[in-house]
Amino acid sequence: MGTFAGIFAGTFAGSQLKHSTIVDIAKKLKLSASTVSRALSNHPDIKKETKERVGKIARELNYTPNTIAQNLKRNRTTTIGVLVPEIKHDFFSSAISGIEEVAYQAGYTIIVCQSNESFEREVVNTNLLMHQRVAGVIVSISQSTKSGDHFQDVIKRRIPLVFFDRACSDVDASKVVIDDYKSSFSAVSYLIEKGYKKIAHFAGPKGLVICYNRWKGYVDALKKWKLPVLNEFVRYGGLHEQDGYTSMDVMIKEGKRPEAIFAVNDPVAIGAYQRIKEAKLKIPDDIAIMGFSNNKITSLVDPPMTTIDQPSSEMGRKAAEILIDLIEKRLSKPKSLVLRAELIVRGST
Amino acid sequence: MGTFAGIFAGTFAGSQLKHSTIVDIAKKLKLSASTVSRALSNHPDIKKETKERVGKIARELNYTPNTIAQNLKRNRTTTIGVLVPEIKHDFFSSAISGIEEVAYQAGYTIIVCQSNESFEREVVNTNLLMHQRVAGVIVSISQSTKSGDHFQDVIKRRIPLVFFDRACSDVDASKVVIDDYKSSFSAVSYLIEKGYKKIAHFAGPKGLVICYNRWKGYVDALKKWKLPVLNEFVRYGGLHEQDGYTSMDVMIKEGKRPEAIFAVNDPVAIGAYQRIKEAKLKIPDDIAIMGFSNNKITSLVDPPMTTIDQPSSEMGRKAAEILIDLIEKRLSKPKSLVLRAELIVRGST
DNA sequence: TCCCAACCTGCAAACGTTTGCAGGAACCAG
DNA sequence: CTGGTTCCTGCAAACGTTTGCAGGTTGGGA
Repeated sequence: MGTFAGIFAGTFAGSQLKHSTIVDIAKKLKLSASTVSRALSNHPDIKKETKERVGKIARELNYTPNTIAQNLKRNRTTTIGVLVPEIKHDFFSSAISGIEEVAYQAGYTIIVCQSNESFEREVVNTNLLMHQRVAGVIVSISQSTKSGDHFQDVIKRRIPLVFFDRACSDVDASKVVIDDYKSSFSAVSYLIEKGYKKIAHFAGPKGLVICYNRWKGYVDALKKWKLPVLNEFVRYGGLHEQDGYTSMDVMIKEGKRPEAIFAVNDPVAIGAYQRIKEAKLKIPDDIAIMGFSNNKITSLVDPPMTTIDQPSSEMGRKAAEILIDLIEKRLSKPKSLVLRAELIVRGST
Repeated sequence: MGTFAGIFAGTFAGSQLKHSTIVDIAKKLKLSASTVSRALSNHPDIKKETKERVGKIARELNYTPNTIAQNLKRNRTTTIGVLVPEIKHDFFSSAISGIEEVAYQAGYTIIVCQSNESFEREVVNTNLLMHQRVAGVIVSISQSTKSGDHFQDVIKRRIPLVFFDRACSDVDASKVVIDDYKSSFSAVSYLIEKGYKKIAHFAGPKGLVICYNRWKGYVDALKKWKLPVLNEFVRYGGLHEQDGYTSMDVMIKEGKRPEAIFAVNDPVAIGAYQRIKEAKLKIPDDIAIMGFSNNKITSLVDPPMTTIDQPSSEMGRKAAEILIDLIEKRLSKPKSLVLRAELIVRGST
């Protein structure tokens, strides 16, 4: 006291107010730090009266435990890393929401990163999460991800890892996915049964497994019903609205009009919708269209769009549940879960 | 060596692989931890050859710096806490995306929490973020938030705080908002100039400042043009689709049909859209409708909806920029930013 | 009186870094 | 041989906790 430190205690310290610590409480009560620590964590060794005194001062000083120090000591964190291609996409934001929900209940917080569909950013972010010593990681990979080495690093360090929706095929980790092949196959079968014969597919990037599977389901369904698979009716592109718009544009300009379109996902289908409307064509009379994901928007366009329900929020919840299980039971055996994706028939087909 | 510890080193430790540390590297090279630390951070005191040797071993051992220990030592983190009502809502997920973008560039990671519009969860999450010693916090408050005490705690600790969109009126902190009153006033004025006289308003929860301001803008615009403000034409509700649907439902059942509706936000407007279509009424001929936010969906419904563009992603980016500025310059003076919200006229009015 | 629980509390080390300071080695000039 | 550089490295403390262990006090029974 009476020193400069004393004078300035409780005011600025480089313009930053010092958080109060266990030691501050201890000094004030002439106790040791260990006793205070035990008192705060309600340890049976500490008598009630002491606990009450400690609690009172803790409140007065606005004490909050320093999670960083706790984590360092315990050598673990209660933080889950979440890495997705783009946060703002309906599917991912719903999934994140589901993850947060489960994590919150279990006492975890989530760090969210996005790769923006860039492989490099995915690698950087993965490393960032490892630096941060997250307790586990939930990932949906980017379109451009070819190698899974950065995920192998995660596994090597025995940090639990769960993929959802877009998994990395050369990494042996837990997954929460839907059966893209089967969903696509039965969706296209439905179109065929409805009488459509000339069915086009707006496919996603060839490298992405889920896109490959959806494409394969489309092809196999056509084959099963002995319909020809025409190159001119399969267009590869990205996963955004713009891609659907462009694909449709090309088809219209080339004058090859299919009777129905099966799009790799909803945004692509929506993009096609717009171009179709601009061309003053009627959905589904002139051209039927079907998406994939059941994004919110599909039920609101006119006519409402037939699509496949990909339970985004449930996928997030399940991924989080599996991850937390892996973390807390210290299991290392990967666990896979395939969720049902149901066809939702609406007015566009 | 030769001890159990020696035998097991490099394998499991309670089924969890030990991360290698600076000390491990130091031992291997018969250097001290400090030298290794300096070598890794490219300190000029260390000669090149040593740096190279350290770098090599670091790579071999898969060394990654323990951010937790660094944070503890430096007494700060590079983590930003983000607290929003609901992650999956278009507006918020775009904003989060913008925040992540800026944070990533500046070397920060973000922890995302949602309050689910619950005051209690907002308080719990705010405390959680403080425990985690985040470097700063970006918040959009819940519908049910009445008191700002939990934010005062944040400020007391001199943790920089930035509100976006929904700010807490009794807390003196930085804000990134739009001028809800002015936007609403001019939007309703536009409706009036277009000739609509009987204009209804589907308002949000009275407690939320932004909703109050939008309501006030509506009322004042009517007054300015000497139109009556009718109770039967103002309906209070929540901010979701369901609320818009219900409000519209009531109006239709009561047989009071306005010529135009100004909704507090897009989801509410979309809900009304659905009910209007069910009633086989034509938009905008039978009833015009206008939303607020320029959610993606508004341009895709039929007819495309007139709305007010609330630049979600930019609001996120600006909030993050301001926050990082506050953190790095150690400023304590709040900074407010009002962004332009432009009326986007489409087919629904 | 002595002994032994029962009950509290404190000491000190540890978690993995960073960093001020001291100091050793090598070299050169005087 | 002395003294002074320059260059590199190590020691030890510190960040805020947690926790095994030791030790102190109190009170009761014999």
